[in-house]
Amino acid sequence: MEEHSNSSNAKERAQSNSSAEPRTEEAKAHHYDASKYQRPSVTVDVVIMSLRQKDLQVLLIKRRSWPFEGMWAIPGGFVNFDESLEDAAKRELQEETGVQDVYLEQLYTFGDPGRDPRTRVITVVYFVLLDSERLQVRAASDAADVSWFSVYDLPPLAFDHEKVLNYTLNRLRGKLDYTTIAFNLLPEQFTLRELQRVYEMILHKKLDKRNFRKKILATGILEDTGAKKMEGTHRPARLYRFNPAAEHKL
Amino acid sequence: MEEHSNSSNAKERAQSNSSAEPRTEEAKAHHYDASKYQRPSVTVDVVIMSLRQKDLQVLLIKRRSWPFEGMWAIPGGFVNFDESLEDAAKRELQEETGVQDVYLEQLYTFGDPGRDPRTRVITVVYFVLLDSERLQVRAASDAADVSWFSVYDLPPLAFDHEKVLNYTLNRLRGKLDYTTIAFNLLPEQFTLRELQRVYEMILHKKLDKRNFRKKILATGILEDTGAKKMEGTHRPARLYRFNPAAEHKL
DNA sequence: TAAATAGTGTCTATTAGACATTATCTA
DNA sequence: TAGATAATGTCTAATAGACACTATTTA
Repeated sequence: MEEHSNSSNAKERAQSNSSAEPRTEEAKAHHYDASKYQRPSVTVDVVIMSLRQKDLQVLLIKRRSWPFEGMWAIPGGFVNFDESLEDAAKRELQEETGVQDVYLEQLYTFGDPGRDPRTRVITVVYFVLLDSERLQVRAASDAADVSWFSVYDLPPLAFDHEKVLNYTLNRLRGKLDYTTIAFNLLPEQFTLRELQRVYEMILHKKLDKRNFRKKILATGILEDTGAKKMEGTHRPARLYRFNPAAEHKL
Repeated sequence: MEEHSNSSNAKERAQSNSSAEPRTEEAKAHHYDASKYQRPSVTVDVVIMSLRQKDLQVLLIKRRSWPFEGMWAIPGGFVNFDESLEDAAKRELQEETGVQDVYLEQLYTFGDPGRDPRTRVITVVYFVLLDSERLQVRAASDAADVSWFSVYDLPPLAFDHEKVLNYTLNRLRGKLDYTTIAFNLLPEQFTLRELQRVYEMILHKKLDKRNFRKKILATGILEDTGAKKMEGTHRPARLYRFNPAAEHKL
């Protein structure tokens, strides 16, 4: 389980921050010599997940330089000296997507020496769940080297970001039935079918419609908005809203 | 949620490692001025828990200097430049207790600026579960400023180590019924009553004897050693052993 | 034989899962 | 009225929890 700084922003700073790391294997020897005088760098990576095209997707960045040049990576960057870890994660998120006020959770800290060939890096990984509506607003800003991928159909990833994504998925799955974490992937109002799709995408398996609705409605965490969602040539679906007052019931 | 380095070992290095932090509030101003040239310190703290005197206890260290002088704290220290986080945690454990090969799990990383008045510190917290037998071996080595406390009867703690301990307890509770984490607090062979006590201490409530035994035995994770534990003037109890092959059944 | 803890079973309520039909809307 | 998705209930199996007595050992 490894990874490291990789947004364009982070890469720039990697150059200036550590007295210019040479991009050769000699870098390693250099650092070992100086190890007693050096401190590890601390970075924050942010796994940004959302629902796009009825798919659970993650935002990745294409690396433009060594190491892992040309491969896709989880966005991240250095933590400023006087900035909290969570603030650093929010800053990354803002830089990559422009959104704020989202669900943000610390996932795990990866710190094995040697996982980044440039220097010793300790990375605190956070993950973010974005609802699909906010995302549409920013869809246009996607650059060529930033792209969304289905979590179930990933390109080759830099560092061991594949493990980080698996770890994220497992965390999500584990929390699915005793928290309201899934609601963070939906806009304020949603249909039961949409909620079911979120569960199905995270668990990566089909759920029984009747049992799902029965169980969710029994908890009382949803309240009927009275509104209906009409789309296509069929019966419209009720729109529900999450009722935070009943969060404890899940 | 905060904390920081506090073993005697860590404290010594705190002096030499950060160009001698003055023990006054001026320290803060100094660091802010220099913030763009500085990196956070990275420390590892280790919550060491064990069963002692039929109680769930945690190992704490009395601080000998500012900040929080005289208060009790979770042991910890700096991460060496070429040492993994887990190795740093194991080293701390070894220094404090002399034991090795124990259950070790990363808990959470605390990194808010200002939680340590000396400098910016990012602390990765691990927790360790020790079985009671190993502990007895080392009981004699306890120094005056190292002591065990019941997790349900703690002294005033330095930093916000109280929150860290609560966090640890919650993690333990959460994992209790879908992992075999509790077994790490017991020696290789144990009676069902002893196992029940572990669950009761972690959950901090009484469990029904029949239901508990029924449930545990139904999983098949225990195997009867054939041996019995006789103590006191009453019927001896069967000794069981954890069967790792059946771990998935829990 | 008294004291102390080990060891055991039943009944009930709740929950999880399998499963198929009717309702309502638009084109 | 055809096509499409929404909405709904029953039965069964498994699980969780309440609850009290007998078994075995030593002093």
